[in-house]
Amino acid sequence: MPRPTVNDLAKMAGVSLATVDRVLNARPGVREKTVRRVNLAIETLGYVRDVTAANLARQRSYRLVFVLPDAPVQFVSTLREAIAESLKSSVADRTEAKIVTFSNGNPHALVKSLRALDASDTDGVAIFAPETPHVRDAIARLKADGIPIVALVSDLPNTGRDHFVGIDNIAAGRTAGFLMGKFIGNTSGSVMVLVSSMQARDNVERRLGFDQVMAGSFPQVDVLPSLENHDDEDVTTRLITDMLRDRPDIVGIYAVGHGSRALVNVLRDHERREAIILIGHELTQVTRDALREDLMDAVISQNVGHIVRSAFRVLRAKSDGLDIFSAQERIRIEIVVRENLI
Amino acid sequence: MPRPTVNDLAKMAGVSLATVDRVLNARPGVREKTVRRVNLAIETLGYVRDVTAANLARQRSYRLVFVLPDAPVQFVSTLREAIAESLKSSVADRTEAKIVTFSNGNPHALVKSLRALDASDTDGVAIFAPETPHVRDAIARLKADGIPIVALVSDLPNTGRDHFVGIDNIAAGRTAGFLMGKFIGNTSGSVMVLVSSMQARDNVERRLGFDQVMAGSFPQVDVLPSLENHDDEDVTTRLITDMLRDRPDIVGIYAVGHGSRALVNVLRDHERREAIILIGHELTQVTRDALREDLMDAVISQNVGHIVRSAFRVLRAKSDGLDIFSAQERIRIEIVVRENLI
DNA sequence: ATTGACATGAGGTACGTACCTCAAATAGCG
DNA sequence: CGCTATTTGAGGTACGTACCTCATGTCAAT
Repeated sequence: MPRPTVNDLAKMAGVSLATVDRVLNARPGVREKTVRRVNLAIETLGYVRDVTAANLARQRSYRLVFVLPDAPVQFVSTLREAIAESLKSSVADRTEAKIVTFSNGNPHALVKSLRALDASDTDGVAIFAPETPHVRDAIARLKADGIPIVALVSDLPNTGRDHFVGIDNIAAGRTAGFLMGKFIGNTSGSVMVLVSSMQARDNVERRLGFDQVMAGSFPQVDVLPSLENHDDEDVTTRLITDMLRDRPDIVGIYAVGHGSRALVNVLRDHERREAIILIGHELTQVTRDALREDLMDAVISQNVGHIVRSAFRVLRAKSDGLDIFSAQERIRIEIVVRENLI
Repeated sequence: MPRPTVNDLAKMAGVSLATVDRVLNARPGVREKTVRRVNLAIETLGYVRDVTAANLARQRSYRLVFVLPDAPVQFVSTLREAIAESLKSSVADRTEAKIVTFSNGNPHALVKSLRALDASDTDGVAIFAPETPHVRDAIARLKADGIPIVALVSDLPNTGRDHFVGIDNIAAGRTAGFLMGKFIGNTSGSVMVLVSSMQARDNVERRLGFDQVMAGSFPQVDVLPSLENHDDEDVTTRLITDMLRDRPDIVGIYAVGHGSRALVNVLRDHERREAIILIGHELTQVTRDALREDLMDAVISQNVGHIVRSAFRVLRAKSDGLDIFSAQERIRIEIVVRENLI
């Protein structure tokens, strides 16, 4: 019992192949009654369109665009590599993608990049950007053009984006809080929180989740106000150095942003390194090394490979007007410690 | 510049389509010199075979078999569901799979099931079974028949299996040990270890990893000898109840096996539940609930969806005589706590 | 009953590859 | 040189679907 084909449908519904084709591809010119007959045949035979044959016939290809910041943190380059990697194995999927980079500090550059995109040569856009009014407008224009959009890593909920690919950042912050509390144990003291920017929605959400858990489950620990570093290593170095000097009661540091290099470097040479629990985000060479050295205690991470593959699947589906299996597209919050480092 | 096709190759190499086809499919009757010409064209044009078109033409389908125990633990049924789920979305991949179940206690049943498989109607086999001499022989016969084999979840290293799909269980045990030590903190006491069977290689490896880390990094904690429960809930209940009664110094329990139901049930009603760190394996309804109730502190898990999809990919590749990207097939050791429960 | 709008059928070509047959060209051999 | 064995070319069909054209069928309003 091989898979039923369009010919089986035609036979069963008592119509011609052309009519089946019209129904399957929602082309006009078929009576409602006939449509029902064909749909009945589809259901009873359990017909599923052979997507590969369909794409072959249709000469369909998906032209996707990834819009990424040029932030000097390893996470972004890891994301770039994952896109390149995914692209390699996706020649078979008739998918091509290009990466557009925008300068992190310059919102106009981003908007200009987005304006350059056109429905005639792009089938979908994935964006990793902060949620500013400029971005909102540019995305609204793309949507008006009928281009599917997914937000990547950091959500853009008020822009009309079709989907968000990334972790639940509140839960990620809660997870960081849970581990921080458990690792600190019944010692009391203060925890420092370092964010990259209060503009970045993912950072804000993580901080929120972190505070929820710390206040709820570990009240003996005092969580200090956020220090903003704008992904600048010099700023980070100064902030951390000052804080560690002035506050001997620090027992933990939570690095909310995507970069941890400067932080790790300062801590490596600090006398109290053993006594301070360090938890950060994103698995990169920096955090990997820090875990191995026992300098970091845990890293909360999102698998960039999964993110990129999910973005591809979602954009292809949206571009075909298909639904997605949301359950399958959920990105897990990964906890990485010294021992489960791959 | 669309993808080059076989016709472009023929044109470039100055040969006919038939010759290109002979070279691509390694058919005989082509001079060495001509083969080189075609291969040169392949490289310079960057030709990649359109696998979907090829499969369409070839009418290729993959008939896979999953061999699973009937152990009464939720993990196995989760695995079953994941296979069914994967199968749904894999109609497009021309892949069909059936599940063969063998009775856990009866090695002959397993061997009989394996004997029934034949190269004429199966293109690959995935096996989740303990490593016994019977199993070894049966697998050797399948291999001799030319059927690709992957071991699932628990490795079968001395059977000639083509690949192992699952986590590094030593690292998984080490991860459990790391968390156990960190969560216990500087309290001293004893940790109970519950395994399902010393025959199951994954259990043995996890125990090994656990001991490595406990001895190396947390020497103040005393790790007790393994208690075997053979996946029997009554046995588990008795073992735990007795141990908790006799040893008030227990500060942690590590459940090595795939099932945790009985253990969780005993602990739920125990007076010292707050004081005992409980770490187990595999995310199921039982362990999910236990995490939510703060009864379990962490679960080390392997994503069954990933495992099944990886098994599919590997078997398809092996069946086509292709290589696999081992890096892409690595299954991560997931740490799940209350807060990153999906 | 005629007209026109719409519904359907029949048949074709195409996508990129696999695989087949048969004839023709070429190479290697004595 | 001729002979045979091997290599190559030409052309076909097939896979399952998309999409096109043109002819014919049906139906309701006039």
